Amino acid sequence: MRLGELEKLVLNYFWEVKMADAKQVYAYFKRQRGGSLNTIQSTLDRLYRKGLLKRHKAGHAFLYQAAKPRALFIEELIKDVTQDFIEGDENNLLAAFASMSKELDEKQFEKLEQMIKAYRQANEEHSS
Amino acid sequence: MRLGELEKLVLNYFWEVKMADAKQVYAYFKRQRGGSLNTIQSTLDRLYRKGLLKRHKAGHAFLYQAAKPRALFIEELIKDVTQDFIEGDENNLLAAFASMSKELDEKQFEKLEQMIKAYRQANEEHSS
DNA sequence: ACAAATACCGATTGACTATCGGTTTTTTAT
DNA sequence: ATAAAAAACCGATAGTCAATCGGTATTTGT
Repeated sequence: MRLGELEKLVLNYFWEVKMADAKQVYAYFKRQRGGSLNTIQSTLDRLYRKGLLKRHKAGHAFLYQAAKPRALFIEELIKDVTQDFIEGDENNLLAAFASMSKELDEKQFEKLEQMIKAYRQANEEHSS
Repeated sequence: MRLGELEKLVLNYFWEVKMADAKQVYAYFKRQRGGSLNTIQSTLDRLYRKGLLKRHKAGHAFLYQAAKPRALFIEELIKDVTQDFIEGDENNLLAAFASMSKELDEKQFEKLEQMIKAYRQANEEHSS
């Protein structure tokens, strides 16, 4: 799934501003990049059709909002872009992680270990 | 950086087959998807210009090879696709981890912890 | 120097984002 | 209920980029 520049900006906007109609989005982007209301509208519609925004009629206008939390979106994005290069075993994912870890510092390692702990507990399968 | 279907296939090919010229690549893809030698050549050239393949003249033809190991490439891919949605630095990696952790099992968690341990030791700064 | 192999150039097609004018539909106020 | 206003919807255009391949220019080995 390809995302254009404006689409990315608008998505980020909706993780800040939980809910807005086209006019509000337009008001926000008008100063920082110009463009017309129609451009915003068609971008909102495109994001809606891609399943990245939800919407419902409220009064005259559609009210849009992010369809999924940012973290989930990023997760799917990573999976999407990655899947063509990872066959079967997830060890490659681990390898990818390993090569990222060059930039981690001690504090981040600790955070990571805590995450591992948290995931373990969440998925714990008790046999007792 | 956008990658087309054929480009992805060819990249994967070069992580299997360390080195090949256009003709060899063409021979490989001819059965599995048809197309002409020229198509392969221009794809190789595009990947070369994108910095994803290296090449050098050997006899009459260019010999191509992957410019970076797969894990590094995947890492950069993730960073690239992710950066427009992540402000600040550290959250980046944590988000990447979060995206993976759902598919990891206990065995892989252990592997991951070992990796962390290994990196810690490798980068240990002794003050004594 | 010549012939074959290969690289290089250019054109075309197809997808898709950004952009916006114009028309239709919906809503609200009178 | 009707008119005016607001918004959605439609369609067209431009720009980018991958895929494709024919044709031409180079390069190389004999």
